[in-house]
Formats: sequence, structure tokens, C-alpha cells
Amino acid sequence: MQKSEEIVAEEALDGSRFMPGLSVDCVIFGYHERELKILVSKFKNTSYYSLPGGFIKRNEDADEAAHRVLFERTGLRDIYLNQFYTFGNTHRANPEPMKSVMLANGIEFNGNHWMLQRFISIGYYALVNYTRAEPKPDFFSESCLWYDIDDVPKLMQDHRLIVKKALETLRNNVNRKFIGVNLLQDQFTMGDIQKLHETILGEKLNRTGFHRKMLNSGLLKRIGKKKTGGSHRAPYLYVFHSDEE
Amino acid sequence: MQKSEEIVAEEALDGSRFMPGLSVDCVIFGYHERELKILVSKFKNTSYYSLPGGFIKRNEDADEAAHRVLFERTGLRDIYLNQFYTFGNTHRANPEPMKSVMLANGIEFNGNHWMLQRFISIGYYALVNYTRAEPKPDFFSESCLWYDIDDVPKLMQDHRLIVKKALETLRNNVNRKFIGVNLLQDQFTMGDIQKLHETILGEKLNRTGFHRKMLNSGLLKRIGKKKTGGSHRAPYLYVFHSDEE
DNA sequence: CCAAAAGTGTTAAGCATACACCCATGA
DNA sequence: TCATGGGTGTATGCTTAACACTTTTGG
Repeated sequence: MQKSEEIVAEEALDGSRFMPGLSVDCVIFGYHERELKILVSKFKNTSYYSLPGGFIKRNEDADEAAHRVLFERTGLRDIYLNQFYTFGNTHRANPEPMKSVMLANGIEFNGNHWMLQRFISIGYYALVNYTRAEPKPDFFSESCLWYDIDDVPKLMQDHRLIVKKALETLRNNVNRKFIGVNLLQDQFTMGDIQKLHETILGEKLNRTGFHRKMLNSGLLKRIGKKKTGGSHRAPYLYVFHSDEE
Repeated sequence: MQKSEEIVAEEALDGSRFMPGLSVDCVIFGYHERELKILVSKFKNTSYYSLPGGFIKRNEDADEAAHRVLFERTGLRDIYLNQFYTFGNTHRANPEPMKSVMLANGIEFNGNHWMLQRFISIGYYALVNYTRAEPKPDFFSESCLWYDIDDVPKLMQDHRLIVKKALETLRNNVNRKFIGVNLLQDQFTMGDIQKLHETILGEKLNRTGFHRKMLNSGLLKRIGKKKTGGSHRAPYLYVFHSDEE
């Protein structure tokens, strides 16, 4: 499964393998120590940061491409993935950053190089288990790291807008679908879920109301009590009801 | 502003003007006589029906392309338009229908013709005033007509799925945004709005509850009474509050 | 006067919010 | 015994739903 760097580079740079002018960008959310985080790549030998992304192979579904990017960056499969918007403005096409990246990495090109053309990008957001993900930079990047959603470095092109729109979608969905199952460990307390929701929404929630709403949803199942070591009553532990029976 | 058919055909068939492998498809909703309708095109000399769609010019925003398609099909500008999903599966690419269309219309092509390649399509839905729209077929089509949403002919490729997803999105939005302003006349009764919502949602709504909810929204303004000619009390007429003052 | 549609009042149910109180635990 | 976080009971207010009743109009 190991490929030499040359082969990786050759494949990555071979535009004929991909749908031209089309890319996927992934906003990969993780949650750790009460902070909502996303994965951000840094291009080698430059100061450009970007969202993990990739191109769509000629014989590959757009969703598959996003899943592939996710697997390559995190080592995880079967990830919660949601297409939320397609970014198709002309002014998002700015070849200068990519030129710098290619120059800085000794990639030969002319002005018509396929990677310098206008791209329309399909935005996906993913929810992953922070502790299971193993971020790995791609061939063009020197790092792929978690950043607090409130402390993301300046991103290339319109990637800040993409993050903003992803977060908006996530916030709209947090009340409807059950987000926690993707971002928390298998077992969690009611406090864990509430803190997660508060972090995502950026606001405090009523404790008792939240507690009851979650219980009434019928999605949770108590499996015992947790010894927190804290000087207070031990909270119940829950799993998602669908996990069992 | 009139162009000869030859020039229109030449431009429409010149793939170099467009983003390759990318299209927009529009689900154009109208409302008339208690029926929700969409515009459907029929290709010349074939029995293929499709959604109004088009390609994205190299120097054109995706949204602009959708607005252009809308204007060309309806003669309307400043239309409510909403991007709702991008369809990027490989198996949606089936060149056979398009081959038939080109054959039936005397368009020369080889197997590599750009219109026969795989396309990824950005889906938009639009809400237009039925009485103001003037549906016009494009160069490839012999008709562009309104069809009841429950009585749409068999559509090409995955266009049925696109309609389904557009309708789902519209149904999700009907309670949040105020859809009526785009689909009704300037003046309308409470019954008009309720019937519109019932048609979109496909279910009966509580009359008094709906009435009050609408009034409480603060979006409506009474402007007088309507003589319906019916043997019953004359209903109030409303306009959208933002229209005045 | 009657049927039909429209407008409005009243009541009940459901839900989230707010507050209160008790429980369990470690220091 | 005290502070802290967790679980649950009770009261309040808001929104929606359901029903009833009145109003207006043409036949």
C-alpha cells in the first residue's frame, strides 16, 4: 500500500485523471476538551493554509471523492459526511496562491496548467471522532492539524467563507439530527452532550430543559453510572439507543 | 437582440465557451389554480423530457448561469433562486439520450463530443409568478411547458430525483421563509396563502391556526376587502408588509 | 332564510423555560 | 459539612390545535 513519493506526485499532478475545473473541499469537524475544531492543511514551503480538499476522479462519485479525501487525511472510513453547498463564483478563482505553492515546491508549470484554472468546488462537512482521527498531510502539505474553530489561521481563497457556511449548516442541523453520535465517544454523560451543543451553537443552554429534551427524544439509553472523580454526584452514562437491540 | 438560428446553434454547441463537465439544472416552480407546477422542456424530434438547464460560461458565476437559464426560459429577471444540491454521481452520466437528441436534430458528433461526457450538475429551484412567466423553449427543444408537479412526464437521466430533492427543500423552507411573495399575485386573501401552502405540503392545514400564525408573523398588511362574487362574507385582501412603508 | 366562506373568541394540549429542591460525592 | 455537578418535580408562559360561534354575502 506504500507508494513512492514520485508516483504519488505524478498521480496527483496528472490532471487528465480528474474532472476538470471541479474540486471538493472538506470542513472536517472534531470535538475535544470542549472545543470545536477543524482540520487545516499548510502547503509545503509556503505560508498558505487551506481546507483539506481534492479533485474528483473521472470515474468517481463526488461523494466518493469527499470520502476519499477524508480517509486520506484522517485514516477513517464510514464518516458522517454532508454536502452543504457548491461554490461557483468566478472571483474565487485566484491562481496566485497556487502558483506560489507550485513554485515553492519545484513543480514545473505554464500559465495554462490545469491547477491554475478556475475551479468550482463542492463543499462537504464531516463529523469525526477526534481521538480516532490521525491527521496526515497530503503530498503538497507540510502539516494537517486541528485548529479551534475560533482560532483558524488565514485561509486561502474563499475557504473562510466555506467554513462559515459549513458551521451555519451544522448549527441548523444540531437541533434536528443527532450530531453527538459522530463527535463524542461511545459512552457519554448528559453534560457531555450539552457542552458539545453549547460549543457548536456558541451559547449557553438551559440545563434541565436540555436534559429532558434529550431523554424525550428516545435516542439515549442509560447504561450505568460514571465515576468522574469529581466531588459531586456520579452522572449516568448513556449510549445511543440504536447501538443496542 | 434577435439572433439567427445558425448563430444560436453555433454558440450553444461550442463547448469551449463553457466550464467542461458542469451544468445547472433548474426546477422552476409556479402556482396556478391551486396547482403547483414546474417547467419541463421537450427535446425536438424526440420523446425526451428534461428540466430547463444549461452550462456555465467560463467567465460566469454558477448563480449567474442559473439566472440566465431562468431568464431565457421565462423572460423574468430578479427571480427567487435557491441552490439546493449538486448531483455528482457517475451513474447519472448516460450519453444515450443526448446521442438520440443530437441524432434526431442533425447535429454531427463523435463519441467524444463534449455534450456526451459525464456532467456534474448544480441544482437550483426557482419560484416565479405563473402569470408573468412566458415559457420559451431553447434551441434544442420543441416545447417548454408547465406541468402539474403530480403529473410530470418521465424525465431524462436523474431529473426526477432532482425534482424530488427540490420539492423536499421547498417543503422544508415553506414554514421558515415566506414563500408566498414569489408565487402569488401582489394582493391575496388568507385563503389563497393557505391553499398555496397546502398544495406545496400536500396536506390540509388548520384554518384558524394558519390564519393566526400568518397574522402574528407581522409580514402581512390588510389593504381592504375583496368582492369574490361568492355567496359568503368578503375576505380581506393582504399585501406583504415590506411592500409599503 | 340558508349555505358557504371568513373572521374571531375560548379552551386544551404540548413544549420549552425557569426555579426549586434533593442526591451523591470528594475534599 | 460544604461545595459542586447531576437528576427530577413543579409552575409559568408561549405556540399550536380544536371547536364553537359570529359575520357577511348571494341565491
